[in-house]
Amino acid sequence: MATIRDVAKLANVSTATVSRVLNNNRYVNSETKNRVNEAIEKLQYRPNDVARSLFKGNSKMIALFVPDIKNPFFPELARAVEDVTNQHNYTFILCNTDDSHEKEVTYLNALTQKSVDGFIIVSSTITEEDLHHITSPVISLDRKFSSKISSVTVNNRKGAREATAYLQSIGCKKIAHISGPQTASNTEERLKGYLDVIEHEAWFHSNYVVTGDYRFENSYEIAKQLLTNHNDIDGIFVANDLMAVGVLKAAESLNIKIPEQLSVIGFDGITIGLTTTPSLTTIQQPIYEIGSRAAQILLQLIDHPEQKVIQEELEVTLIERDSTKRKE
Amino acid sequence: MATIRDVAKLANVSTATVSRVLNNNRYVNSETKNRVNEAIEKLQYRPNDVARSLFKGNSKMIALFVPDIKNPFFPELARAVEDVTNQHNYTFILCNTDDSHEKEVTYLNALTQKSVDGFIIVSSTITEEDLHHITSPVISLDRKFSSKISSVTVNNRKGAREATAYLQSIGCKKIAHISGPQTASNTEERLKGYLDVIEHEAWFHSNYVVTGDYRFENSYEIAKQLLTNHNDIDGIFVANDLMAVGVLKAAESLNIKIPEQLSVIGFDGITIGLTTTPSLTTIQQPIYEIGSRAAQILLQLIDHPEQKVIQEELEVTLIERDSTKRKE
DNA sequence: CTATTATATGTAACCGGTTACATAACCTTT
DNA sequence: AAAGGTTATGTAACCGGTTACATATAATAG
Repeated sequence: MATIRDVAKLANVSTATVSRVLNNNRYVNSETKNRVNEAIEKLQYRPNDVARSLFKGNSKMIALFVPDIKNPFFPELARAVEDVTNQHNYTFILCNTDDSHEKEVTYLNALTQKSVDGFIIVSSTITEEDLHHITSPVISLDRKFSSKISSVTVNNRKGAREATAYLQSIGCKKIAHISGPQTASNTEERLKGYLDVIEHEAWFHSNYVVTGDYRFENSYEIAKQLLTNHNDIDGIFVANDLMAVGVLKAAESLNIKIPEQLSVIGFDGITIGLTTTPSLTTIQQPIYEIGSRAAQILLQLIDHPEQKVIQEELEVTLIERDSTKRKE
Repeated sequence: MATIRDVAKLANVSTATVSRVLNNNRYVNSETKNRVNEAIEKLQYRPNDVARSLFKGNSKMIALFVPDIKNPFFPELARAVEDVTNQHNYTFILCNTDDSHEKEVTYLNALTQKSVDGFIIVSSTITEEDLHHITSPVISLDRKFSSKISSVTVNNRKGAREATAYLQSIGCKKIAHISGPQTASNTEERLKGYLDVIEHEAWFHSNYVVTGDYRFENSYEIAKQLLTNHNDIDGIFVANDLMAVGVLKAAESLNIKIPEQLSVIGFDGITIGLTTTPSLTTIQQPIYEIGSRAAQILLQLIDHPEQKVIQEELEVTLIERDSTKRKE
């Protein structure tokens, strides 16, 4: 690989001048510039980003932490982040944390050693403490770690209230909730939203809430049990779409007709909800927008670290499909 | 951030000695070692990987190119690659190429400037030529670029033959094929496999083959047309699961009963096939294994660049589910 | 008892860029 | 004509590690 010194020698200038041509920042005579560019062309020279990083102290890389890219919610998020960061000539690093605090901390340290310029984090376990020694900006998604960390969130509680109220509005009498894992950041908010609506009902009992793990397989089993134990349930608000699909399949296996006997509503608005039979009613998050806003804000923070904390909250939307039935 | 010089000063040794302690490679007196470690601890010192990279000429990073992470086939692949690379203390970079040659080349160059140590590439458009100036090892998935590039593939043609023959074996008389986009690497092989079985049938006509784009939405439209134009079709081999799901939905909308009137088989074996109603019969690829083998081989090539090309072919498996019906 | 080898550590060059500082020629301005 | 500004370029320090080479002592071999 040709270095800047090779170029300098060939063009008969100093490395400083080559650097100036490359970065197009200081005075360079246009004739000299041509000579340098020719040399660059001839040698097929490409500057070494590592050397540049070392001097500059940055790397033009940003990282995204997600629990697990196999949950279809996250690829879309990742895509948004990648698209925005690419537009700004940043390289994108994806990290699956499996919701493990240890993995998160390991990644945080390893990437800091690589001078990564910023972090976008979907996590439930990271605390302000963990970020204390991290000098590059951090933005959290789905949850606010602290008032000092910027974030992009949706109003999970409001969405959950809307979902539950919708089930009531179409005539459901006994509405159950399958929640996310305790470890997940938004589980609590969605549960609260559900309880806001249902808590004061005479029939309500904590048996109507069961804890899932945001995955399909587990939800299938849980829902089967739930529906077997309580055959009066006629509506379920499920904390995410993936689990809601599990519920659809569970009902199918128990010969419970959806939406005639049971209405199901999910949360997220991922594509899979369109592919099931019946298709899935859900609370849709603006996933791509969440990711791209987060990336934009992060890049802003990288350029202006002095800037104050930005916390944005985006809106969710109810999407009616075939897994819920409106009362005539 | 503390540097190696700060540590050296505090421990009263030279930076060379600190470096030796860090890398645990040359002779260091155990007492000195303790002193250095104490200094490291006290200063919360973390070596700067960028500086190390610059000297060593490597970065401990590997990149994976996929067409689009939103296709659920790729998250699992990505996961496998990340898991393996993490075990070996490499950082994982994910790149969505959108099957665009320009994006691929841009990524290839940008990452080479960052001294990325190796590439795992799922691509149809990259040629030996494009890789000519790339000095770090490359491994291709799903397709062999050339006999000089290592690869991990499955036997697409054999799998497609199996799928088509299976439809015949359960009694389908008129079997159509929805292929992938011309731009995709495996489209051709899967089409060939289909033709191997069907080509000599008296009824066969090129109308029975239509081209999709590996995505759900488009396939839904295509399938509706296909099924409307040819109401004699009783079996479809679809080139991937995502499109096969589109076919299921299209049939549903046309009131065609699956599997009674129409049998559908996909290719890939992604989870979504379990969530549809009916669940999807498919040719399953060992996705995680493909990814982890590719990563392992790549790491091997990084450590031993002199090693000869490795080309592995893995097996696919027919998974019978509810979208195909065995004749009584 | 000398020669050789293993252990231990420091000095300084090196990786490949960037930029502060120095220098010089030329152009304006008063 | 002197002073100040603009344009143009080079020298060398710097970013923070690694390691070849030099040096010195202790241990072992012949």
